[in-house]
Order: sequence, then C-alpha cells, then structure tokens
Amino acid sequence: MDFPLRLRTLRREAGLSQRGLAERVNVDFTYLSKIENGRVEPPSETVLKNISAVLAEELELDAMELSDELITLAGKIPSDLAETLARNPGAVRFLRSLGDEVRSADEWQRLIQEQETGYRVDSGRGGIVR
Amino acid sequence: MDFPLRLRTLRREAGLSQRGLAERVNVDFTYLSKIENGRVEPPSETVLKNISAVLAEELELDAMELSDELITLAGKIPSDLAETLARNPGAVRFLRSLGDEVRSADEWQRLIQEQETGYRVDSGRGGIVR
DNA sequence: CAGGGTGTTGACTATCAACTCAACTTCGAC
DNA sequence: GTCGAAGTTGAGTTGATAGTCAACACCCTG
Repeated sequence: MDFPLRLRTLRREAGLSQRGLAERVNVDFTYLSKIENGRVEPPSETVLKNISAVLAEELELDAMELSDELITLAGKIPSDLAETLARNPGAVRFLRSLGDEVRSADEWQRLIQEQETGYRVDSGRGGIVR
Repeated sequence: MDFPLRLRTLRREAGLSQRGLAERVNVDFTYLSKIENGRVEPPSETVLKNISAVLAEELELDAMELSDELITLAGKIPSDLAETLARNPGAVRFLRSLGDEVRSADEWQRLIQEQETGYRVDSGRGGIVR
C-alpha cells in the first residue's frame, strides 16, 4: 500500500476527519487533503510523528512502530537511524557488505532471525544450517 | 578527521589548487574555500561524488570508496543506500533489531565478518564461537 | 614593486521543501 | 433548498540549502 492511501485508511479507522486530525497535528487540514491525494510529497518526519502519535492513541497501536511504518512508507529513513548511519562509517560499510544479495523482505527477515537467535538460518527452507 | 580537513588534505596530496579542483568539479572555487574552512556545510552528494572522482583519479584510489568516505564524513548517507533503506521496510526493522548493542566501529566490523564468513564471531576475543 | 597564482570573505541569489490561506465543491440530514 | 460538516484545489509564503560573484589579501618570483 502506498503512503497516501495508508494514511487515509488509518485516519478513517480512527474515526477522524481531515480537520479533526489536522488540528491535533497542528497542520492545515487542506495539507492533509493534498497528502492523501498524493498531490504533494509526504510531510516532514516531525509531522509524520505527530500524526502517528494521534493515530496510535486512537487505534491503540504502538506509536513507535506506526511512525516507523509511516516514515518508511513515506520513503524516508527515521532520523535517529539516519544519524546512527551517518555517524558510523562502519555501518555504511556493513550495509555495503550485504551487497545486492539483500533485496527482498524475506532476506531482511532472515537477517533479523540471525541477529536474534545467533544462528545462521537457511534462507531456502528456514532450517538451521550451522 | 573531520570533513573540511580531510578534503583539504586530499586536495593537496593530489597537487591541486582550489581553483584547479573547482573547475574540474564545476563549482566556484570560493565555495571550496568555504568548505575547507568549515564556513559552510559540506556540499551536496553530487558535488562530493565529482570531487571524489577527480581526487580518486589523481591519487589512484577507488572512486567509490573515496566517495563513501567523504559522504559519510560529511554526515550524509550515500543516496543509493538511503534508497535501499527507504524502499525496504525490512531493512529498517533489521537495523532496529540491532538495537543499541551496535555502537562502536568494532561492532560493525564484527557484523561484516559474520556476514562474509558465515560464522558468528565473538566480539571479545575475535575467536569463532559457533 | 609589479604581476600571477593562491586563498579568504561578505553579500547576494536561485531552488526547493513544506507548508498556509482563500475560495470553491460535494454530500447528507433536516 | 439550505445548512453544516467534510473534502479539494490553486496560489502564495517561508525558511533552509546550495551554491555564485565581486572584492580583497597574501604570498613568491623576477
């Protein structure tokens, strides 16, 4: 799902009008309209976080997770992560070392598994290899 | 080493004047002066890449590695990596899964080792654990 | 001390992202 | 049919980013 639609869906699920949400987020409601219609780029991370906070409260979701979802859907990198990357040349080298192998969501999931379990997981059948 | 000094050092090693480098990079030489003196923010990634290409040629270094160095020194994320991250929500989740454990350059180096060897490496003594 | 090569500085400018504001439309309830 | 609540649109504003340009200062060499 793309960002504009996701936002509109969430807002409606939360039972909020554009004006209602906009007021709590401190932006003009016409701006939300444009965002939901893809007439403008997704908003700043600040606004995205505010939106996430309000929606998470209404929908009883985790605000952090929601903002991560919206921020990445918006094609941005959460600024705290971005800072970590920018401050750690090693992090950039590490990501490069992953190279083109890592492309799909599955691959990333596999890496998370490895990281959490300490085992290297076969990407094919999901079995433990070593 | 910080970005301004690193740039100045490289430029001098390459035997180029500010005017000389600026011309080949298609920026005003006074801009380079300000950059080297930290009077302005580091330049755009485009300019950084142009600079890297010229310097890499003169110094017989790898242009890609040099531009990665300069870009990260400049506190930015190489845009191709940034795009990969922004397009892969999984990548963001993965980085979050690394959490606060990963902070030091050593830790990143360890992860690179793991990735390349397929073995989990002990961060303490560098031995193979599993 | 004249003149070319080098570096520094201040003031200004163009572009773009991220919005706001005023005006209009659309739709459902009464 | 009108009223209010909701949504859409075009034009304009604002601040930050990424530079340029004109002017000046500092050498060294002849």
